[in-house]
Amino acid sequence: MLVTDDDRKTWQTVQDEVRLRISQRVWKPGDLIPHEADLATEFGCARATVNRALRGLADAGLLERRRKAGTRVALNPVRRAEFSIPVIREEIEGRGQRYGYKIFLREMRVPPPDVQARLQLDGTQPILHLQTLYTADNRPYVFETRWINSIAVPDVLSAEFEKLSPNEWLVREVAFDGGDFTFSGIAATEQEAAVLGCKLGEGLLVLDRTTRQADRMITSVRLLFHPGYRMHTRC
Amino acid sequence: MLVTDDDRKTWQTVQDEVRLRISQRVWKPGDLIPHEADLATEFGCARATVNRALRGLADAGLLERRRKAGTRVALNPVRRAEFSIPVIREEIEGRGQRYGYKIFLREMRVPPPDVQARLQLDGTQPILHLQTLYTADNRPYVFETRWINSIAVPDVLSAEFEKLSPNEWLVREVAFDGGDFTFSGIAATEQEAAVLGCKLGEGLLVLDRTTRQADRMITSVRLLFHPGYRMHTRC
DNA sequence: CAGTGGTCTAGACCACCGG
DNA sequence: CGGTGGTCTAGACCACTGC
Repeated sequence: MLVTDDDRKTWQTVQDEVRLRISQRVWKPGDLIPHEADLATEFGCARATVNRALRGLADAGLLERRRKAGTRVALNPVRRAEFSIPVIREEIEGRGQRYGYKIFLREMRVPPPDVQARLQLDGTQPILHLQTLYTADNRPYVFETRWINSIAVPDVLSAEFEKLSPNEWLVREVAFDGGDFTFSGIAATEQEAAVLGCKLGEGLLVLDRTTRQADRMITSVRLLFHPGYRMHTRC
Repeated sequence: MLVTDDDRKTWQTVQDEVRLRISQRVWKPGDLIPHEADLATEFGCARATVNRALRGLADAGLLERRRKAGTRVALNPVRRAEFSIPVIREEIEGRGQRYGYKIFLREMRVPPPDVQARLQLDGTQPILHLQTLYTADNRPYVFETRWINSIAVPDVLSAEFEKLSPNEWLVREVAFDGGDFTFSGIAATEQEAAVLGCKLGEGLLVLDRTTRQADRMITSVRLLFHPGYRMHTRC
């Protein structure tokens, strides 16, 4: 027996063992593995326990399960990386740096076509437009260009954004339930370089984000990170 | 009653209802919500069903659960976005484009310090170094600079990479179980511009990835995407 | 210590879908 | 049709941890 002396039958134990068999290629990609009932017998636990273990692995993309067809080891283990999208203030303070921000622009304006499309607006309605620089230890951290659908969120028009950045105000006041994210890279224009305090043409990471709440498009924002910014994750 | 006429007690039903109450701020961020037992009574189902529903919401970051303390609506709903990391060939063919690749460089070399660190090598060992351009409809798609820990994966030295790109060879032959990802933005150097067929100084999205298998560092790769490439995800 | 979530069980029924 | 996973249940015990 390669099993440890701990014979308790927890779903974690089962999951670890199955994961091991996959990574050691005891069960190879594409292979059909035993039914839940068989595994339950083998591991000496209830089928529900096996189900819990296998469901987790299927969610993680390691297994593919279909009724009647059974459970197979995924051919292309879909590698997933998960980003957490923190509030900018927390991201900066979490690094032990001093957080600050400065609003450069606040106006009502009809947004450009791409933003209109993302916010599902019809092109004649002016909405709130903000440009904000967030700083870490007084150095430019990220430059935010934000459009807020002030038709869906009229309260935002009376927000001062003096103590609370637009970012935090929205997190606090509006319950998001979804969004789109797009990463890209650009070279800094003269204007962007000036704001971020970098050289013309430096490579910058860009994140475009649109958030919605129950089919109402709330805000569309472009974050321009300072040069050298690296967004990291693991899986 | 706002409840639909469908009174079946499935965990999905419960989860949807709870999600609704959160998004409608019936239960506000920071609020303590009823125990599982109470909710089970309210929804007319078993506690296990409620548990399944709430566990899902906790995993998603919407709830915070602690024994004895109970379940609270998360103050800062941690927004997560999930990336799937497809095989490049599948990503290209999935768009209906013709996939191709060309290996520019294949050599054994002692990697630079940053790669050594990521692969946990000691600085004297030459390993496999590859530079590959992947094309979509014959146009440059992504330029890959890859270091493979050929000490951990000696088989790679006999791989031809004629039919199978380094990317796919590794996916097929080595069982990954984790990795690090870092996104950044750079401006194309003259050399990079030449390979990717773009202008000097254009902004590019860069993905650095290091994958491991059970504490063995397998490969470290830098992907330089063509200008205009956008990596998209939603949550 | 006692309340709360975490988990296991044995059995049951059902939905889906491959052969 | 029948095998497989998906889910529910009622009850039980346990592990944490706030009070």
